[in-house]
Amino acid sequence: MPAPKLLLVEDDAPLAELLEYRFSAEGYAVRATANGDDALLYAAEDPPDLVILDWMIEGTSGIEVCRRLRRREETAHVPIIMLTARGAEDDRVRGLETGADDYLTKPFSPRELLARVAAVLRRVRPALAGETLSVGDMTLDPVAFRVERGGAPLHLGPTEYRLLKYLMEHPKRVFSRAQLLEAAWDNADEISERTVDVHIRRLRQAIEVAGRDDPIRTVRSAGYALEPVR
Amino acid sequence: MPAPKLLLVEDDAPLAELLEYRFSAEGYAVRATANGDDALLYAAEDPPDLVILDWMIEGTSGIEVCRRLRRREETAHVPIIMLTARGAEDDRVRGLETGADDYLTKPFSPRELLARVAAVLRRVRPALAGETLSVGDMTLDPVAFRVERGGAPLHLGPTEYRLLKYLMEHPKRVFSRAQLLEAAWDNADEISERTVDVHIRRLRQAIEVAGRDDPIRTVRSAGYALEPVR
DNA sequence: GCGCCGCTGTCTTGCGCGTGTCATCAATCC
DNA sequence: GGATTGATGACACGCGCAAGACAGCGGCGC
Repeated sequence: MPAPKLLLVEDDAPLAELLEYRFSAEGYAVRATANGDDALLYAAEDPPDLVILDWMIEGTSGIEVCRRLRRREETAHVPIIMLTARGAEDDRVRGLETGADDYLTKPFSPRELLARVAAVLRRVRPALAGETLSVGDMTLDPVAFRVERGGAPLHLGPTEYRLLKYLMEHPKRVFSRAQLLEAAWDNADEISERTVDVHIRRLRQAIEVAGRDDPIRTVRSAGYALEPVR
Repeated sequence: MPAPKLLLVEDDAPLAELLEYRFSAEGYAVRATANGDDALLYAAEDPPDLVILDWMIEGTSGIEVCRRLRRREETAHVPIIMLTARGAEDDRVRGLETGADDYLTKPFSPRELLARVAAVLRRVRPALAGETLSVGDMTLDPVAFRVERGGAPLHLGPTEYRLLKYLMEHPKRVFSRAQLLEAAWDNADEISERTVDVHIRRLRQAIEVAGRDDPIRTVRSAGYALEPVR
């Protein structure tokens, strides 16, 4: 999962520094500027995943930056969170109408901004916000029914998919065949436990990639577990 | 354009009544309740397009309602706007972390709530706000009922149109036949799920263009999804 | 009213892939 | 070495989807 790229546009230096620090610590890739024109430049050359934009900044005004970002094809759908010092409702409504996705009124707590950013990203790019399962070099998107290993898409049958999903939900944990049957089949009681072996084998060869270890660990007389592999 | 369905959960009776009136006047289909358990019931039997949720309500608490909505497959992606008491930052952060999409602090003006609802809907389901949808090389204009692929107009039947519109609102996401029936038919319960297959086929041949891939992906034993194709 | 045509839902057929079981071989344990 | 447990390959069955056909229905023009 790549670090979400943030563009922070804030001309209050101490606040900007604080936010940059906090967001970096949370695993975001932050690019900061105090200037509206620079912001447009940065956004054009490397579109970020989200923009945090102060309403009152040097150079081009916040609302104008917002409008121009929306006008450009590459940045039209980048979510924008506005920071405003004014509590005036008119400004907030106008901000939303201009195309901001969200706003926060100063003063605010960094913690709340963090939560907001996470919420917006979760909505816009689910893959960035943990709606996808990720274990080692593998990712599974339960919404799109997509599985990848090292970026390359894999093809699994329905049963292998359910099996892998369950294993990825509890990595490193060992499950008995009975537990796996219960989890990935809906008529578990009618099915032989040996069948699990077969599907584990099919899963193994479906996720097989040259030069990489088998992430599925066999535990003799106990069951199977999924280990993170990089 | 169908009226967006709102579920309003608010136990302050005068406020609830006011909001119900205002939103109805704006063309929304509003269902209101003061009770968290009823809200879950309503949401289960007929998933709304958006939920307005007071944090402090009778019965199951707001945060719990939010969590349960997120847990259910059918309502996991319904946007939620929560209403909190002034200054309760903890509630706001927890709400956003639980999966609320937005919040408003009491007291607020109905006008601002209207703007927020419109903003969230525009973001989540642009078609409800009359914006043209765009996925890969296809565009759909919900106002003009026009569909194009690579600039060339397509001819779809009514059912194919509704089906495609729903798929384009959530690209890459896999929908079960039941979900598609629910979304594109108005008497979904009287209709065989196999019928979806047939309309998917008709949709496929309607959007077929020589030299371009089929954007509709079949996911065995799960459903269908629309993939962006250029 | 009559006939035409487009849309829709269901059914049938055909095919391919996924699935469960078994027999056999390999590995591990005691 | 014998016994137990897992891995592998083969195979037959059936489920799930695609495609074609068709009848019912409603709108529309004449």
